[in-house]
Amino acid sequence: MKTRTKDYYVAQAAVIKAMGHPTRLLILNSLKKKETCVCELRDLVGDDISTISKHLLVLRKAGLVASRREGNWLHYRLTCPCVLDFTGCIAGLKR
Amino acid sequence: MKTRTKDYYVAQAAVIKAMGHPTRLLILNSLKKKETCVCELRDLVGDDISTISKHLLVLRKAGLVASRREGNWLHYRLTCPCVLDFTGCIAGLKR
DNA sequence: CAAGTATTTGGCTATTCGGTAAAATAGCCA
DNA sequence: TGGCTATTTTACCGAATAGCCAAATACTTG
Repeated sequence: MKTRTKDYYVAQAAVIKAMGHPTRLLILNSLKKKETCVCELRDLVGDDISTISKHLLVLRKAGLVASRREGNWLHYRLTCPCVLDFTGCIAGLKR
Repeated sequence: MKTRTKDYYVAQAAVIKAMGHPTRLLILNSLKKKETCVCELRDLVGDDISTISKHLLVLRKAGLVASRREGNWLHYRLTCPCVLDFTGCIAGLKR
């Protein structure tokens, strides 16, 4: 594989990989509806808060979410809602 | 997370996860253009053929590709070309 | 500054993943 | 059948990932 091509797919795969986890998909779908703080996400997901925080780090590194501080709370939001558009296509796959 | 909801996201994440690897993205994009045999994919990717075969297994399990035998050759094809439609959105992410 | 709340980070363990080489399988043809 | 080609499967190893707990950090309020 050419270096140029490889770099392109490596970058793209990094984002897709970040989306490829049930908890992170739930988080993304939740953020699609509205900006949400970490503690709300913990209640929604049910995992330890440090686990949630680590998932958010993965999503942040991928550029999928961003945060805004308001006092003690960090409000996360989806940077690019279109990333969830193709889930309909995936749902249609027979497996 | 509710069991029902969880199962849904687990299934969806499985497909996305299968897409989240540079080599597999290259394969999918190649198959988008035309049906291709494993040896052609090996030449394209440059990895060991058993590695390619494993990647194809991952894609098959996810339901993203299917194969058709013609003599010694197995021709792989994309089952649902729309799965690559959202890459444009991802490419637009600032990271 | 001290205490309290929200979130992140570090450290640990168990599990999964990616890659390679060697062996196994599947189909072709003499 | 036996040899040949294409592909998959198995076994193995090192690296990456997910989850939890405990400690650290960021900010607010008294």
